[in-house]
Amino acid sequence: MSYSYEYPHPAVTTDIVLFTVKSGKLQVLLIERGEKPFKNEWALPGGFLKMEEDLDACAVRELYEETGVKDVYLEQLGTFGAVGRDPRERVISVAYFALVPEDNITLRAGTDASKAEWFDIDDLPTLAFDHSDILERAMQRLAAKMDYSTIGLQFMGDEFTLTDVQTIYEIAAGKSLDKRNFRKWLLSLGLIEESGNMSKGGAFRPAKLYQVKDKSKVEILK
Amino acid sequence: MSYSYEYPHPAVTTDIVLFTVKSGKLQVLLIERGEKPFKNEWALPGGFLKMEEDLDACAVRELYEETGVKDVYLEQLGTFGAVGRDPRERVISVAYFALVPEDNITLRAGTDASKAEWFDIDDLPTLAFDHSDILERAMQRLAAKMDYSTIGLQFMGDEFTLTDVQTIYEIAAGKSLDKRNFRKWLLSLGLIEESGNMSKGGAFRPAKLYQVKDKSKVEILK
DNA sequence: TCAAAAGTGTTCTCTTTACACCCATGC
DNA sequence: GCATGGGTGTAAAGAGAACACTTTTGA
Repeated sequence: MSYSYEYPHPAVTTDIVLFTVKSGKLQVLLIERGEKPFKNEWALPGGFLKMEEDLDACAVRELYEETGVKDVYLEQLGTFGAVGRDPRERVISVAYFALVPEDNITLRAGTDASKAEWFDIDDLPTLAFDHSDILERAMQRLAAKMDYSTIGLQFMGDEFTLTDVQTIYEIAAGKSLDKRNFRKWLLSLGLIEESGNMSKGGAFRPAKLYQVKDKSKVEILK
Repeated sequence: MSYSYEYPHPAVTTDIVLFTVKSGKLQVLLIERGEKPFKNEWALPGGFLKMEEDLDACAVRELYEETGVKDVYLEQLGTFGAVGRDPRERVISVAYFALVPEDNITLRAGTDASKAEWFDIDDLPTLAFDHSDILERAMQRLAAKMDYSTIGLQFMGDEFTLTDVQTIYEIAAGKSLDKRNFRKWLLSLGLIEESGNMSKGGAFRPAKLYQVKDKSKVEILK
């Protein structure tokens, strides 16, 4: 079967830059490509848009198909369409920016991807296509948003300690933050509440666990 | 001539939301469509991506072809691709956000557009496609940036008074601003300098004219 | 001399930053 | 009892907001 048009058409894909924080490091999810071009090289998860699906839906689907990850915070990052960015044909890629909590993720390789793995952002392989450019822009966006919003709560699971959140913000800021000031700020926004439970496990005082009050209102400006 | 693909491909367009400020009002440039669909209705300038041009170049070209406007500040706004947003076929539109000074613009209708006109943003006609959505997003972006950046200088011509700039910011903020505080802020950024000339024409004290120091560094955060 | 916009500093308020000690737990 | 992270308030500094009068020009 083939599809004909009076004028030439580019292909449209979505690519997703998915971040998480694991063991105190900011990480990004990459897949090893199972098909040409760039077979066996690392790339961002993503793929071709279907004619009957919206852009956001395509990003959600591709992420799930290639990595098994779902239920993530997702926002459009920007569209990349330089001539020659894909050797096969003209491809316009709508890039997305996504965050997930560390826990509760089951990685699995999907149909087009032979492997899906987390990489520390300080230790990345060479990427296929122009995916390094996309990733760089995503890191800029993340750093900017972590500086003036509560988007960092997207890295939290159902319950978390205030220190968990502070750690994320310290990673993003690249410096340590004052504990009292940070708590004062975060609590003053009224976005989170005590869950009633306490953390346990360490040889030290247990911490109060918190939860997000309204999951639809997690991102707020300072 | 026809172009065939193994899988279906959407069309890709760019659309441009071009703002200016005329006679104390924020205005947007619209074209009256000369072709179906939505013939004789108002729409954002824009059109189909060529296979050999980059996305930004397409936006620049379409804006020039349809309106005669060139040399504008341009940034990507976002990509709109809802199924059914164009009745002809699946169309993905990469929307741009642009600002020009009031003077120094020669409007002219272009090939695909029967007319190009400025509209006050408080008095807009119904728009074709999903262009109302795109315009709304552009207005949000403009308002946000006017609140924390010097992007408003993009509305200025070669020479301008401090009051000119303040007026733009007051329009965007929807309220009057303190003259002394505004000047203190704007001058403290070091982006502009006195041109040495004075305004004239009114029955009142002439104002110093200013100019941008470095045109490549007009946008800066507060 | 009057009308109209240009130009110019200081005070107050609020926000942000800096800073140190006691508490609860497991080993 | 000691090592480890949890939890708490106040004071100083800096940023942002409020505020009124004199100057220059054309008519």
